[in-house]
Amino acid sequence: MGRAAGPGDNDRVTSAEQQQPETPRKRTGRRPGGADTRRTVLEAARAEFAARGYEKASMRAIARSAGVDAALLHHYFGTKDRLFLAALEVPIDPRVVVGQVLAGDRATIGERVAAFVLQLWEQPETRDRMLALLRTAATNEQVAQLMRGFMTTELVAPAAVELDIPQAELRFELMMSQIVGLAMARYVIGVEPLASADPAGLAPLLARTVQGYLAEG
Amino acid sequence: MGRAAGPGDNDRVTSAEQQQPETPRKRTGRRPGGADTRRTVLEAARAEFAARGYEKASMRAIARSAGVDAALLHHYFGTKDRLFLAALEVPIDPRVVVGQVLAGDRATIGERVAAFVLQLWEQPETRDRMLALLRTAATNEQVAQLMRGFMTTELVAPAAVELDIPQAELRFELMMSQIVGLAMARYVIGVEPLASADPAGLAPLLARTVQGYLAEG
DNA sequence: CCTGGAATTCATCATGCGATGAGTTTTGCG
DNA sequence: CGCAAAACTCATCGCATGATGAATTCCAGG
Repeated sequence: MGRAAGPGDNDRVTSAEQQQPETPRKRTGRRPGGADTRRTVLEAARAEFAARGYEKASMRAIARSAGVDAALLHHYFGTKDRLFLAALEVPIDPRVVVGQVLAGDRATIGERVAAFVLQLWEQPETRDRMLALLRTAATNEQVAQLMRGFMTTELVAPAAVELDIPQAELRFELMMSQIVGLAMARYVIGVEPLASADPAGLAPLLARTVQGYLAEG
Repeated sequence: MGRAAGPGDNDRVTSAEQQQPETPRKRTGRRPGGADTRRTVLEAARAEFAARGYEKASMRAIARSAGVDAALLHHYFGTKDRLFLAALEVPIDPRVVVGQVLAGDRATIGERVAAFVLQLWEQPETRDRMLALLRTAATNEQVAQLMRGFMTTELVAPAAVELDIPQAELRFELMMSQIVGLAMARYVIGVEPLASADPAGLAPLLARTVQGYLAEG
């Protein structure tokens, strides 16, 4: 099962190769011009982690994709772990969002949640972060635990406060499991026609399922 | 993110260590007594692949767990790929099962599918095979492709024939995505209370969702 | 009983990985 | 201007992995 045509086999070459063979070009030392290398590295890392998961995304590959030596990643981030965490760092506070989306007419809660989630997964940065998490959690207990903790304290707990239904935690988690499964089927496994389906077409079907879990006892 | 306390960190020691330091014990060569070593190896492999996924399950670890030298696995199966496939080989014909479960009263199709699926995942051998596939497909495009093909030709296509609803493929795949997501949340991420929930308690909630996808236009 | 083949292990190779430390070049502060 | 710190690369280490080939031991057919 060697690498043959993996996901993310896009030969990403970001910022390298703007050097003519004219000047002999010293290779080592600080670069002129304050390029935001750190940001470039983080973007390359995010893409690589999303496409291959933590273990298969090598420091060397990330470095190459960022047009940089691998040792530089260690210079900036120390270890691969810390680069991973830095690449996945998410700016928003999920508790707030959960509150906003769940609050409101209970008869249309399915529509609102479905629309919000589908739109989230359409944004490339968010999608990459979530794909990296999902792909990694599948075989890395440490990251699975991270995800479990995040879900429980940042999503389930606030949601259970907002919802006033029996088995709120279980039902909300079943709803989340549908989201996770949709992501797996659509983006990881890529089964058709689901993988290419228009989000707008998915929305009502997903909405009905969410509605079943979060309302209508 | 080194190995710290991964899933499947059970220190499996299957058949090794029944040798006293009494006799000097020659270590090489064929063993006396026709033990079914091949079967032992396959079981160890299945457990390891299920717990860690293809790439993290090392030949050496599988061999150790089977109480055998790693070279023996190559003797029997050639490559790691082929051992993986041999360990996952499934005896039943899914097309038949799909037909049986889907046929019948359309008003209770959700119950039947939910019951069948939940029972499938309760059987350890089936669960191990599916977990190995799922964990591996997350980061291995080759296996993802295998799974995609299997789903399409063995599950979706037969199901679409049986069901006479619009968007049959899409709806059936959404149903499957709920199954996959449930497995991820329950067995891989292990979020509570879902992970420890009684299958009997899950059944009606899952049934309702399935019913929504496969019936009730 | 003898012999060929199957079962099993040992020693070893090449490869890719994360990490480290030393060296070089540029920036920016005083 | 001078110089310390930051940015950046090179060479290299140690480790784990999948794979291979030779060597050893046992079983079964003649």
